[in-house]
Amino acid sequence: MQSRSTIQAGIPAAKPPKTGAPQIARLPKATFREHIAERLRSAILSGELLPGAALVETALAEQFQVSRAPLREALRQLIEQGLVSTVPYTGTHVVQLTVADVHEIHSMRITLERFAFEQAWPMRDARFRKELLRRHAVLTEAIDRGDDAACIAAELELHSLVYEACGHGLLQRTWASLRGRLQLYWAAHHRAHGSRGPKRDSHDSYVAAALGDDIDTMRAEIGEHMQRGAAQTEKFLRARSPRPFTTPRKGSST
Amino acid sequence: MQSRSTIQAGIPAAKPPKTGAPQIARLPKATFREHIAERLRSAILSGELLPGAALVETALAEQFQVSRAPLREALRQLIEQGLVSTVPYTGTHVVQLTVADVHEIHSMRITLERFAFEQAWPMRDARFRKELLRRHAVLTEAIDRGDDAACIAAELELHSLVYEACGHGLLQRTWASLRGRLQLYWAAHHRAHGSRGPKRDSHDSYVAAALGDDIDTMRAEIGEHMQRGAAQTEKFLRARSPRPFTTPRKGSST
DNA sequence: AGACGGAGCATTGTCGACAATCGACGATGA
DNA sequence: TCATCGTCGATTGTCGACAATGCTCCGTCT
Repeated sequence: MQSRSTIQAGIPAAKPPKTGAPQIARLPKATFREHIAERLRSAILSGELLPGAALVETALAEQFQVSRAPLREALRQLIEQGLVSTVPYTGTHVVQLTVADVHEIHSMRITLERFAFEQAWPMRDARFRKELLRRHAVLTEAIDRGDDAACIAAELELHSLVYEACGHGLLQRTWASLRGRLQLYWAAHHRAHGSRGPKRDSHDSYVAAALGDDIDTMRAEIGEHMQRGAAQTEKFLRARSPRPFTTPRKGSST
Repeated sequence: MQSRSTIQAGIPAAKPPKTGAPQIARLPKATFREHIAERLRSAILSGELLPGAALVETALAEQFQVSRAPLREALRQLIEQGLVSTVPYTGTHVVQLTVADVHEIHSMRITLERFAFEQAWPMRDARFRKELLRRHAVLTEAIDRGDDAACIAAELELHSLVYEACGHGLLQRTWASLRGRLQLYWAAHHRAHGSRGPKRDSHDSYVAAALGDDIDTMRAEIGEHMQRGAAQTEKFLRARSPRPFTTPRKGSST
């Protein structure tokens, strides 16, 4: 390829300043597109790229040391996932969730997680219970440490377990998409509001119900659990303009 | 642009042989990518491109009279929507749903449609009722006519109404994705099995419940309605190999 | 005969350049 | 002063060519 070796060597150091790198230095993916999509995605979800931030193809291409072709495909991927929005010939930005979006995310979450528990209910084995407790411990530890970013990640991990356990690929895909938007919102909320702070024991009843025998209790717990989260979201959003963060956007094509 | 006028003139006649053209000759979208994605999508869903069919970029590019760049972006869009799968440096194919996929689609459908009705329940106005009856009439008419393709389209339209009515954008997006796969399966099923035939009165109780006052009846009806469909799917699939249609696929990215 | 290896081909991945479009800014006129 | 229009810069859309990879098929060796 034209200058492949140079490029490949350049990638790992492309954005060194503030990448919360995944511990192991994974080899670059087979294609630039995959690699870039992953990097961009994590940059957006971590808040390195703020909601509303402009994503200029030429700038990003230079940053990643690739041409615009694979970069555009990576962007298309993120657009389809709902993390980025673009309007032809004009510009590409990180999405800004509206209040309505956040409400939709919440209600959808309740529905999906109940469904996930129904599917997973008979499949909860020793491994499931152990892993649930482990992730809960990780979350608790992050809360004690006061590490908000870790809290968000840990809470998402905890809730993700059911989806992994239920063995429902389509549901897992759907959750992955929802999870992305949720993470986007939590990060923004945290930035604007300070500690989004789940209380230290806010997941105790959730875990207890998940380990219990009554699925109706679990269903109820999911509703209440989300409601607790939604309540403080609500309070926070009411105090602000209809558009939650930074500047408004005009129109978006998917 | 290089040869734009030639290209634009070429598009409308690009694939004349068997396109079930949308009645009105819409102007080409602003970008080739959009236009191509739409065309490809409808070609896949209509069965013009069969599950497992190879999608060769150069061939498609020539067919659409465009370069590979916009074509690849359109493909990326379809890949992200789960209609197409690709493996780097090797090939791109229309997805082939497995039995497990079909089961997942069914269970997800029940969950989503119940949720949609819960959201839409208080919002069912005169317009909703009228439109519901209209779409039901369209379906019934298609059944009487024995037009199987129209049946599939009409049934999807009928079920889509709740999603449109509930005003839940995220849910509607999710349904759109699910609907695509469902349509893919129905078309394949119909091709392989002959008439997938919904009985003429199979939606009577569905419509009645949707117009009624008791949402629990509706919830039950959704379960039963889908079960009726799933039962005949099951019977059909049991008689075949674990892989439902044509040839198996190796591995899929995304 | 069967297994192994290499060459060729088909296909996708990437690049750099050019064209089309949009939005903002400033000039011009009333 | 204000409204209108044209120009210009910034950004995305598209193109054609070339590189890299994976698969297949054929020849060769055992």
